[in-house]
Amino acid sequence: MDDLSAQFQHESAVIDILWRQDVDLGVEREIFDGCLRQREEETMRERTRERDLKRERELERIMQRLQKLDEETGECLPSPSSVNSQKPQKLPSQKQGFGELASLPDLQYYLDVLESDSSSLPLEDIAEICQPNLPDPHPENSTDAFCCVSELTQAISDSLTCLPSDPVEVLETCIQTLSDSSNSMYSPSNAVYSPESELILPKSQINDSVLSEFCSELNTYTINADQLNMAPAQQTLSQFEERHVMLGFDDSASVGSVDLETSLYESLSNEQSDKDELESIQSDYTDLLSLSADAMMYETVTNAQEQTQKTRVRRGCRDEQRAQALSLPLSVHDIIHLPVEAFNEAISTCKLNHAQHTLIRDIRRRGKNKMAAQSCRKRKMDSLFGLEDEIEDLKRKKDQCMEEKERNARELCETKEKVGKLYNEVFRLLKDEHGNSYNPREYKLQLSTDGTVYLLPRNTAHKNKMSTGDLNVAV
DNA sequence: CCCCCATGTCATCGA
DNA sequence: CGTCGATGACATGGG
Repeated sequence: MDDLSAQFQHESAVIDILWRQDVDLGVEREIFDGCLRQREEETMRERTRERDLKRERELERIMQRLQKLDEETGECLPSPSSVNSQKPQKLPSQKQGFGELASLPDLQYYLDVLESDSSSLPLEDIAEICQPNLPDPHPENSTDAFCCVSELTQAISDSLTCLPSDPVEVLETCIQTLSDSSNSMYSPSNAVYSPESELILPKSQINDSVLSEFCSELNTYTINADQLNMAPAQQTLSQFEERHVMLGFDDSASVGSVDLETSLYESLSNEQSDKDELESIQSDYTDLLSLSADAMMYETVTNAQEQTQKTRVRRGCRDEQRAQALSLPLSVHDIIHLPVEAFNEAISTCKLNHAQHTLIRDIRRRGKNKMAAQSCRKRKMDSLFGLEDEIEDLKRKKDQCMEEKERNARELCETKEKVGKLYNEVFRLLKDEHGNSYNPREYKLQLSTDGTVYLLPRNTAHKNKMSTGDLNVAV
């Protein structure tokens, strides 16, 4: 039995080697190996398992690194998962991992929460979200923080007393107030990021009740906005984002994960002392982004295709995210592909604010231009291929011409040779009146246009042709 | 680290 | 004069 098994394995290995070397076995390989499919499936399952395990390990490693980062900076990162830290530890799913990373800049979490429920999230809910999810990572600073919050709140309230008509302005005012106050009150060393980065608020203050206070103020304002029949929180925050208000990240950070990546890089780039760590985290983060983009795709396409697809998805989803952030009434596909009339009608019927209008126009322009660029490049490539084909055709024609030229030259030589022989033959047959042959150095034969052949003396060939009339031979 | 390639984006031009 | 498509130039990201 063992012998049979060993023999079977040996034969399978041989067939496998032949098959890999593309040796024609005459029939399909499955004939030889009935277990092939099963083995492939097992291999695939094994790979999938390994990949999943690897991803889980990576996620875990990233979490550890992030935690380590915290310890190094002496900061604790609030994140959705940190709230649930009491729960039994389990491996983070892809979305969880991404969510944790997205929470790196603190406010991103709240913006994400806002974005995740883009239908209509009143500011009361924002305040609710902010407050219970804000553990105090620095209890020892709580007193100071509280004092500062009071001052900030007072400043915001002062700002709000002269209520601007534009809700976005209110938010900008709030943020400006916060940032001004924080800049003056705290040393840069307390800030989450260095002064080169754009985060203005000290991290601890953002983490703590400042946001709650801030949200309360926003809540107050929302009531005013509602009274004014203006768009409530969700639209307001969208405008707020669109107006590039400095919440400590650039606008892109608040819009999408891709740009958040940039924000993360920028914010971490000051950690020159741990460059390798940073690069590692960057790559981990990139992996996470791609994982969250489309996990199914990962399983089905080849590595090369996968990479191309990942790049495409990451690039292509920017406008999707922007559109989502501003709650555009049309899908990006519709924005790009609707006919002009339908598009114009759509954007006129849907009452869009300035930011939405600008974005929807930009998305359409970019989308159209993207397609135009693609077709332009395709035309260029087609033209290039056409020119290459033309070059090949011309080369072939040139070769044909060269061959013809050589053939003609050969034929010319042969013809000349024949003519020479014939000439000599004719010349040899010619005799004078005494029966002597003509000296070829003194005479020559010349063919006239009418086919008559003349025997002419060489020195006075043309001049004496007719006058001498020595001979007139018809050949 | 540099180069190459594919793709997206912007600026500009002409229809 | 505004819009749109074409295209060159540049940026970005991955191999």
